Amino acid sequence: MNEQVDTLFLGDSIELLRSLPDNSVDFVITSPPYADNRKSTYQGVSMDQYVQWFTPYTAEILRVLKTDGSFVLNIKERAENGERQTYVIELILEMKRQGWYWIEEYIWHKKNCYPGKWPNRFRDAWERCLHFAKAKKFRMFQDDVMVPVGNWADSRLRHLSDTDQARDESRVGSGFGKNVSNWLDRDFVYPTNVLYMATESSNRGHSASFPIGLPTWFIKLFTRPGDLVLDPFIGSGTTAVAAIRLGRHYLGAELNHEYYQLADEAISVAQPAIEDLTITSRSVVQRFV
Amino acid sequence: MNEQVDTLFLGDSIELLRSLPDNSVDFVITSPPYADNRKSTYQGVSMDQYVQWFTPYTAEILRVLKTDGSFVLNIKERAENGERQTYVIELILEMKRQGWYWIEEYIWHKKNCYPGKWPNRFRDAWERCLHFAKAKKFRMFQDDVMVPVGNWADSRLRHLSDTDQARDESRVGSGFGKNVSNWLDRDFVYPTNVLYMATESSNRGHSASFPIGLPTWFIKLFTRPGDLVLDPFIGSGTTAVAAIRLGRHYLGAELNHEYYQLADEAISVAQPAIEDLTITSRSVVQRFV
DNA sequence: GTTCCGCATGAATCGATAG
DNA sequence: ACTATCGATTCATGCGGAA
Repeated sequence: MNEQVDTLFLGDSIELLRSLPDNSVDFVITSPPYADNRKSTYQGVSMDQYVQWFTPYTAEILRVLKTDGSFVLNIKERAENGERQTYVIELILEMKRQGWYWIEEYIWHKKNCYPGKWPNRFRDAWERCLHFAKAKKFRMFQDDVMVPVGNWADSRLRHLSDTDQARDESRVGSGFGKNVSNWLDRDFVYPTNVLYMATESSNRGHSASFPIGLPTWFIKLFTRPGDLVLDPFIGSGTTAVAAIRLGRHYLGAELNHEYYQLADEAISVAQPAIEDLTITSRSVVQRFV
Repeated sequence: MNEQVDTLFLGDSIELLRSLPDNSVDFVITSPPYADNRKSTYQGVSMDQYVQWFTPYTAEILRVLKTDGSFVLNIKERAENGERQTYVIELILEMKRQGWYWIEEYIWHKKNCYPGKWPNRFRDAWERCLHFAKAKKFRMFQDDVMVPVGNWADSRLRHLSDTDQARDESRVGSGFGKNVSNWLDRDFVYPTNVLYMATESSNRGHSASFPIGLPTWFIKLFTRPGDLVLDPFIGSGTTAVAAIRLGRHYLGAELNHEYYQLADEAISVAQPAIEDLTITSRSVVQRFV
């Protein structure tokens, strides 16, 4: 294990990446700064230069990733001047030219997305979680992200009124109520490639780009305890906290000093969890009129 | 209105399209045959030729579509040999070169997709609904697809304890306590770009393209009664039935004789609905442990 | 100590206005 | 014509003060 492990790097992650040996990282997950026209934005990168800006990072990630490792990229293209931009799909094509395999596209279906109304589109409630790998054979621990449910929720909740449903949900969702025991003896099933979870709290100063449930889910899916997880754009430290809680090592980089400090604080109070409870892919159902 | 309206065409839709005048169709929605390597499949087109095969159709659709019309393309790339294929995103880029505007990517999140798994991926629970337009100004009737306020039940009732809820309910007698009355005037909200609806059970072994709720939703969003809706790969007639029920005119083409007859039968029994019932974008949620 | 309600706040986008 | 800035719009969520 590299001695740099479990540290935050303040600066451009390209430097951190170049300092790492080949095939040394088990898993990479990140949510890079999204393309933006406003120059003043945090690490804002203009849309027409996005692929060109980002591919040096993906080239280094490809080098440092272990042969059986995975890279999950959380990203979503902006709508600008009435059109959805194309830099993300162009990035996929370019990364394949670099040698990446585009294994899958998971969808993060956002429970609470940004409000607003426009004449030509609705609120954007989803983001891409692109799964790339260095080889077609990669490590994937599907049993570790199984979800309780399916038939139980379907058949049971179908007969509940809305209030009953809400009440039941609150019991389960709010944590660790006694209802959890009801779930434990139910069958667990494999999830789908759609993850349904809320964005994270907005009141705490800086908000994380993705909710901690997102890196948690993928870390469980693609690594084992003791593995090394890298996030080259770690922001407020969400990925590192998820890794710590799951007993994995982390490595992160952050260019912005303010975010670096936030991440540092978040990491300093993070503890491995005895048992982690993660929001995972969805299953229960709403029928409207 | 063209005299061909409200008819099915048996044959390659490129012929039907070429017979139509410029700017004569209000809305096009289709789910074309997916790329497939197996020759025996219904209209199977091999993946490496998919863009080349499909763009002549999109060129004609661009021509016959009215200037303020829309085109919704329901499609999902297959995973083949361990990788997600790229022909769909290449198609987007090519259609933009043809002159299309890529307005938005809606996600059809499949409701009753039973969990399953392969060694390297989970069950695919979503498909793309790509929204293209001929101009940046197009007709869109957002109020016609508003949904019951999604989460009022779980957002406010969530925090009520069982006893309090019982007390409130008994006090008012029916429905929810008056403390919820604030929310009663917010009955409907605008949906998001994620449509959460069930797949339809395909009988007789025919691959059902999309559930009728899908074209129904988009037809309501992009057309008015009396408008003309075109589906160049109409399959078992779902788009036509949706159009009829909504009081729109239809025009469809189908190459396969068996499907043509299925569509013909379905259309013959379809009636305009007094009030249509549509499954719309999702709202209630289940959280797991 | 609980429960309830007001309020601020988001990885947003568009159109209008100003330079 | 093209860029930069600002206001309007909208809704799920969590926090904190009040009951």
